[in-house]
Amino acid sequence: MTEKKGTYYISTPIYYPSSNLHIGHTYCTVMADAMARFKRLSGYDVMFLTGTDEHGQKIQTIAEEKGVTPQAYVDGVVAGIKDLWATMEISYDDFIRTTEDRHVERVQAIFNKMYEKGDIYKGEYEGLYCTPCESFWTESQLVDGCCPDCGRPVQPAKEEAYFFKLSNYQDKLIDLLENTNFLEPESRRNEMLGFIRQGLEDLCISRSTFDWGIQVPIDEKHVIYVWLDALSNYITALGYASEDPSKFEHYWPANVHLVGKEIVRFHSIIWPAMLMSLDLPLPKQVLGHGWLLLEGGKMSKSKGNVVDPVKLIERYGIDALKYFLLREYTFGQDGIFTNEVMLKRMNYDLANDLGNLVSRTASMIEKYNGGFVPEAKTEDEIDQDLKAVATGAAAKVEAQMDKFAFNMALEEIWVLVRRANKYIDEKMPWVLAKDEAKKDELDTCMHNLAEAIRIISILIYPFMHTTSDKIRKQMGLWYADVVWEDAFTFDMMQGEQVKKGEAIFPRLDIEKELVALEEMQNAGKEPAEENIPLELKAPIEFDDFDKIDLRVGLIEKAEKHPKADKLLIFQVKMGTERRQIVSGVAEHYKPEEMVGKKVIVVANLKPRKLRGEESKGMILFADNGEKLEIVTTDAPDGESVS
RNA sequence: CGCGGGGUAGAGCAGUUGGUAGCUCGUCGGGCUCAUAACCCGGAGGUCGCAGGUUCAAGUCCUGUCCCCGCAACCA
Repeated sequence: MTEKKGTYYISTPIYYPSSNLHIGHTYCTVMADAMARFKRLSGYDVMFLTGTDEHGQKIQTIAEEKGVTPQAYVDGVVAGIKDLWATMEISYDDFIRTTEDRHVERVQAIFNKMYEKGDIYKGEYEGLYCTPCESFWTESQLVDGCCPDCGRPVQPAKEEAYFFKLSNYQDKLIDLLENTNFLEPESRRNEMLGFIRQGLEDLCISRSTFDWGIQVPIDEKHVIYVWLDALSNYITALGYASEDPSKFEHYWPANVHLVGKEIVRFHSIIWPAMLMSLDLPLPKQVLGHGWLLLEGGKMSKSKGNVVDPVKLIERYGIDALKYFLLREYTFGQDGIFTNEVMLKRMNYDLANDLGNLVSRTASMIEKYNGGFVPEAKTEDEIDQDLKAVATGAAAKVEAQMDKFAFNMALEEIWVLVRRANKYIDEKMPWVLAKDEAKKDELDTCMHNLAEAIRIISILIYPFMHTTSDKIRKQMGLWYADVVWEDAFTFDMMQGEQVKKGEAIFPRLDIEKELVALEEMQNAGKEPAEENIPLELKAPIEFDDFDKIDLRVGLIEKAEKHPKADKLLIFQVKMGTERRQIVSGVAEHYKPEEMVGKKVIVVANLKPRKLRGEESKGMILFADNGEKLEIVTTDAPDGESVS
């Protein structure tokens, strides 16, 4: 290894172990791992942190449903997560769990410091409360104005809580985002600036309605609410506020917090404000990456359409999956995940281009030179060009990695892979081999190909280290460590014994694989044809049901709500009566599609104004969690439904 | 309605400070046989959402407009 270039501290978010992780979490972790490996290889003293955020009401509720303690529940899920990272050979240096003593006591110390500074005060949290669920909800979380968990109405309520004076730091935060590249990409920065300028409220940092959390050190009735607890992991893992802060002093401030776009706000507003309160240096950068979407929308656990990374790894190997994730998507932007795109990447880039290059080179060196890498003896323009591309690639990869452009970094490497393939066609070694007089040229050709592949094996190491090892083994390079600087130099090989082995990436039959993946993914979704009880809301009495008056209504007119994107305004005829009903279905239906439909209306629902328009009643829709489907009937309008 | 992002070849995307519109896949044609039916070369295909404006010059800057998509205080 070369001389140390200093420290490099990179983190992933700590994941919430409410269930197993999916390909999206894998994506984020794979990026962090590639960067950590790249920085280590180029001489940095790297600290790569990941972990799990294990507190909160949701975990407590799930554990209660399963009849286990929250700790037992998270222990199980976290073991699975660690297994996944082990399978993927994620090279994290530390894994922090927020339930570990080291984290708990340091978070309490952090709370105390902020309290002593005068940045924490006791106040009242006002929100919308669902009594049966014992939960507070924000306006935006509500579904049809009711509790998103149980569907029952919520009431405004207050509870005693501790607050962090986030508002004190508003100006400093604006300055930070406006005048530095603390947050990237820029689009997220603009979004956050807009958000801050709307005015920051103080942040509620404690709860007393559940107890699965870190106790507030000065008040045993309260537990610390998510963000103060979770964000602190980046420093508690280093031993901040402990008896041994040496790691903290060594690695802090972090170079990069890699986060998903949905938690950019917390990392670019709350986290720096917390650090300002603690008088600590800020991380150099927060990078918000995009999401992997599925055709038709977001991946969601409730929808059952999550892509399970374990299955893909079992079938295609970790390197193929990592390559696909890093090569296909642009950092910071959303991307669409499909099996077909993945399989094509694996086949075209890995099997056809890289795998085949190694394969054809190895077999030629075996055939034409007894399996030994010869020395170069001649040089023409074609050789020079290959050399230039090969020795110039590392610098280009570095430049792209500086921008977290993993896809472009890999593209740069593949420029070399393609150049090498082209080199073979230009040189036509099978022709040279037939002419004794061309032996020197043939040797040069074999040597240069071996060199190009050696350099490729170094360049891909941060992204696909097992493939790098496989290639180096076939090329007779097992004796040498992978050293980044060696990618800048040509003519390092001579006499290595090449031995063609198994195909590094066997070619896939895409049609067959598509079918197989489809079956696999469906199998996960519908476990056979068993009779599995649905998850239902709490049972109700017949009398409760009888209070609801359902009627058939004919939609006579439909239009968009002038002041709301998601709402449609309907004029509905029910027998003798006509009335206006507003529904939040504009994302799913166009007004003209709705006219003439006979629907079922909750007719005795108390009238309510939605964005200024009165709504008398509610139209029933079927809801799969993602899309609403109209429920229609042929019965005459006005008739009651029971 | 508020804030933010985007509309570029059949599909998916790149396009830095304005200067001949690029990449991958697909498609059509050709070459090669070392190799994993892989590899290499060439062609076709775009009035850069629409309408104005600034400029010698606009995908790029300005104005207006249409359409998609995010965010709106716990989804990687």
